[in-house]
Amino acid sequence: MERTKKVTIQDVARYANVSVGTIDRVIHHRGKVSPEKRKKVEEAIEKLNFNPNMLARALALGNQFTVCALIPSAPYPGHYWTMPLNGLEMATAQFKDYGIITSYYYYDLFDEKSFIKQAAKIAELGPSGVVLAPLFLRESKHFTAKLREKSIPYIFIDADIPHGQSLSYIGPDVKQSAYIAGRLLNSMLPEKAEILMVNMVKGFENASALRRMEEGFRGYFNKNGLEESKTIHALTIQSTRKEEVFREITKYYIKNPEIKGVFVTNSKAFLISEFHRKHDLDIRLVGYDLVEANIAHLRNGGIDFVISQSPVQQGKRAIQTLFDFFVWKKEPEKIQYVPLDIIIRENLDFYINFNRHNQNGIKNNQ
Amino acid sequence: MERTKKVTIQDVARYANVSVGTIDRVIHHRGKVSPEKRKKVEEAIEKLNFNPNMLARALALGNQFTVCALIPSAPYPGHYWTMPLNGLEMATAQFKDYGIITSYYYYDLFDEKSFIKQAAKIAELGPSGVVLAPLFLRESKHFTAKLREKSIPYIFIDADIPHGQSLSYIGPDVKQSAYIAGRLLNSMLPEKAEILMVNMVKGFENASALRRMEEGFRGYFNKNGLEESKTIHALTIQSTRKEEVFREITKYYIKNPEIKGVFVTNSKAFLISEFHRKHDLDIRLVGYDLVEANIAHLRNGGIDFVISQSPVQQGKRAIQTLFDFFVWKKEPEKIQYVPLDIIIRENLDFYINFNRHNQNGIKNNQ
DNA sequence: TTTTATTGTGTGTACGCACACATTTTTGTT
DNA sequence: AACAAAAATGTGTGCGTACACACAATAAAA
Repeated sequence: MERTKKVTIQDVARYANVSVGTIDRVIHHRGKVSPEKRKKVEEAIEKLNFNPNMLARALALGNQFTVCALIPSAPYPGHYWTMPLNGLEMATAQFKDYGIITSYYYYDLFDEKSFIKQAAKIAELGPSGVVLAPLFLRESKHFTAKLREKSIPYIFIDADIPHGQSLSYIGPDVKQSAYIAGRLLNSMLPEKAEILMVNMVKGFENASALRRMEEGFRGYFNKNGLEESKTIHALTIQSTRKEEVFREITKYYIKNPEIKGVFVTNSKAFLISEFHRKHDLDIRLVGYDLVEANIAHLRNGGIDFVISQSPVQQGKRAIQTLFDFFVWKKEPEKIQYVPLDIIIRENLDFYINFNRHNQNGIKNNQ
Repeated sequence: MERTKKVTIQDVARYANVSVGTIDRVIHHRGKVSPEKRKKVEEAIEKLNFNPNMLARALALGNQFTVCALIPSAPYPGHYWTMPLNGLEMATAQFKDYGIITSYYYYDLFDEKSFIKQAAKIAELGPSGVVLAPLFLRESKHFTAKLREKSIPYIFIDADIPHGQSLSYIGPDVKQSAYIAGRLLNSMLPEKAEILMVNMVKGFENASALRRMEEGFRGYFNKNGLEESKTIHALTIQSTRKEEVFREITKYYIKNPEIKGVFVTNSKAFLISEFHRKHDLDIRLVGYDLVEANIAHLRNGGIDFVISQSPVQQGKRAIQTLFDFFVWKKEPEKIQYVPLDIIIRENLDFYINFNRHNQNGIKNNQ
């Protein structure tokens, strides 16, 4: 096939009757160029349809961008946070040759101290950019203030801090996701039913996110005139440990035996599913996140729907966004909502496989 | 931040006390290298954790890969085939600097001749690789035979030809997608109901895909013991023109007034939805593909579920696969099923936005 | 008029790698 | 021992761009 020869700076220079230096000056708006020559160069660029070769540019520049990712550690293999991490790794591998290097700093989901400690490390290091899951509100605000001081751009993933002055937020629209949960749960219930929204927390302050979730969830029933037929309960359990959850949920079910559908606001729906199985309860269940435990319960029918917030994409997109910002100086969208995938037993495998496959790329890079 | 200095071939050479030429020979298994030196070099590579810089490699090699995409033309802006095209363009932009160039050849969805004509052009050109939507079975087989003759690798997207000897198939698992359609439709219907599967064709031979679809769709009801309560009808309409579809569907509904749910096997569910609206029929509807017309009917509630087969991803992945194959000589998976996204009114926007956003990258490249 | 800024333009080197070619070392033959 | 052939290793150039530097032409100041 006849190869469309690449148009280089040289070609443009020849065509415009100037040196490559002048081309360079025009492209980068640096130095002084006489109006006539500038005009000629611009015309030549247009005419020859010149596109700078990004490879050569990156090679010549040779600059390195260090990004630090501050995310929760994944205590076990199938854990939720393995997925954003995976996305971060994939994208880093992809851009490695452009000089992107990512270092990972993990904090304990239930220990603010660990967050503070790791954040301090990052602040001291002074990377080019930061990817941050701001699950501790106060500590995150403190950290980002320091980053702003040092003019280090940062991106939020998974959770947002409104007016957090981040370069971008990449994550779910939590309110809408709960709205969807409402719709999915409702679609499986009879005309009249009681519904429970279960919230398991263990210290950390996701209060605002939780509020928006409840808003979204109830919103569905309100907007669709279901306030009368469906009663929405809400239960907060101050733990994610199985025993305690079981104890609390038992208590609640005994008091409210008419519950026919449950919405779990985090990735621990499998716990509730286990409980239902154990006690042979026929209760519809909707939860979040395609973690291993949930996958199992989707398979066995204990969980009906899982809403997945594209965790891998979140990681990928975060690095991509920083890359575009650093290398191409592209100002990103302030809010980048990710797709809210609706997962059922039947389409489960495609989501699992498609992401797994992607990982191959990483091998090339270590 | 202390920058982890890049390890180059030079570093390795110095460390191993040989010249860069020898390093090169070891890496590429070319030329003669004495066993001792090879050993030393390998150790040095290991020790220093050397990774060749792909940018520099691509720059030095300077080779071009031309890929031809043979896909249906999109007759209007919101048409299905704008989306795979979009994915192809995005990925091509991404890899442009590595020497990937894609040319597009469009054929008329309802005109085998146009396919043959375009295929001939491609065959004559002799590109490095081909991305192909093999919607005409016979013609595609003929075309791929010619490609094999010329040792040109090709990838199927959107539709597969079993034993088609393609480098890879990237697209939906159609049987499973219909199974999912069954589940979704059933979830909205009362205990007893009649269901219609509508197939609109206009000449081209997707017979095998259609068979697998019906298998999958009926499969859901069989596997879940619903053969008794749900009656599955099937209707084939030899057109996608509104008037004819309306005429046929009217006829069918009059004969079968108990239909409560419809599954449309292509992206034309909006036609049926229009019909339902027009005649004020309360019939649940499930279809394929997030095309503009379907989006509108999802919004107004005429369509309940749309199953989307990640059309943009398909295009992206096709180029990515060829890229990996050409540049990194990575043998791809023979079958790459894409996620089957379940779209409802409530999560619609996230899918639309997320893809739209991606397009920014392209601007950089033309 | 000469000197000194100022502005405009061209040249050369580096980036990390691949590859052709030059050079050295080893082996085999008589 | 001499020499050719073969094997092993080293050197140099180019890929397309960025950028520091050198230099020329003009304008301003002495």
